[in-house]
Amino acid sequence: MASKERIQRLKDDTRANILEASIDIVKEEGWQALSMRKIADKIEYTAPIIYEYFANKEAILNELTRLGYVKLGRLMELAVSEHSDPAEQLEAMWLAYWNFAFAEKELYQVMYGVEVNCCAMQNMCPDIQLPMNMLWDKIEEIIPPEKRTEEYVDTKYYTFWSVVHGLISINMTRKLTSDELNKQVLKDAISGIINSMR
Amino acid sequence: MASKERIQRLKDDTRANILEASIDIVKEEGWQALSMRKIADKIEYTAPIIYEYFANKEAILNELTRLGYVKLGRLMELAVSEHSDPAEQLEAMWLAYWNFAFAEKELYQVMYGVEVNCCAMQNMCPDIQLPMNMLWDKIEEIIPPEKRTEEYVDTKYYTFWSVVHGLISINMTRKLTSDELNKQVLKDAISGIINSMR
DNA sequence: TTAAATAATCTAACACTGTTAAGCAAAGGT
DNA sequence: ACCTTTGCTTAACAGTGTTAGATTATTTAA
Repeated sequence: MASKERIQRLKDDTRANILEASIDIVKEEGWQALSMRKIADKIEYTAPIIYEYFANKEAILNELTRLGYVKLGRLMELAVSEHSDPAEQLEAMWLAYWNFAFAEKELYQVMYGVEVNCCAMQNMCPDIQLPMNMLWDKIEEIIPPEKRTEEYVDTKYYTFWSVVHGLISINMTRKLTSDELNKQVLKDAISGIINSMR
Repeated sequence: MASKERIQRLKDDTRANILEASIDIVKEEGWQALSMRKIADKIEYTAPIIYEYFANKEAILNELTRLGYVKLGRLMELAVSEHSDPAEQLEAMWLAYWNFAFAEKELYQVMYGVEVNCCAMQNMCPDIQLPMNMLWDKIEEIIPPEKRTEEYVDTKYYTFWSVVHGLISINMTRKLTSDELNKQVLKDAISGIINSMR
């Protein structure tokens, strides 16, 4: 009767193997290369048995995001435990978040819907650079001459862009907050950075 | 001989129709529903003729992002023209950026690789909420009691999250800046927000 | 030990996807 | 009238997620 448990253990193994094979494929070839048949190949089965463990492909992605959050949670708990001052703890938590994003790049991508393939033209097209240059130039203009180094302008430019784009993409992937709160965060951040510049 | 021009005009029309049909489909059914055959249906042709106008599907997306940047650039120029003070101009530009992102949601998504379908489970799973709650609670702890309203904590929480996530996703989609600059922006922003809290 | 029942796995197929090659039919030029 | 070019379609290939049916293996019962 203990064979029941052994079989269950084997099933758990296969389930874990499916998830492991998935991130392996993604790490090797990217998210758009992840297919059920490729997963099946890697775990030495055929595609349909995956459906005995996951309802569909999306369920695999959902489980991977869940595991990502578990991992992130552990890292943040670790970060907290290494400090005693709350402000230092908070900073350590955000640094842990940052480090997690790049250490587990693929997990972060599926957790927050960050596409990588997008916009491969990058720098060749001037149309793309124009709006960003406009912002950069205006920031440079505002910064008083004595502080106006390229690095300083860069820092402010990326801070601006990050907070605005971050707020936008958080709102697009999961809308959990109110419009008023959004506008307030936005305006606060913008005027805060502008004030910090001069 | 003027028929050459008429034919060219028709071709330009079809090219524009392909792009228009594409965003129409995306607006109706989302990015993952956009297929060559659906575009062809909408412009009342069959799929292969699309390849007479665009090398492949990605080329369509690239052209749409280019058009997005053109539109964004125009809106930002308009925003600038409505103010004279540089700081007000900059704020208006970011607000234009913000408004563009939601007015042309689909364009913004393809421009910056923001997936929407991601992580549909949202709030049901506690594993997902844990790390975010940890951050929220720690922020609440740092804020002095007299300021500690839920709305205030929310604002600070979203500001933090936005700048960190924004910086991360900008780095993932296009890595154009140095690691040192990133770390500096990150640390500056974190300590800046922490200082602003108390 | 053999027979029946159940579980595990695969093959085949469907309806899609992006993309290409071949063919047809109409228009243009000579 | 013929030939060439253009516009467009049909058919196909290789791939995708997913499901149903058949097949094999394993466990259970007699």
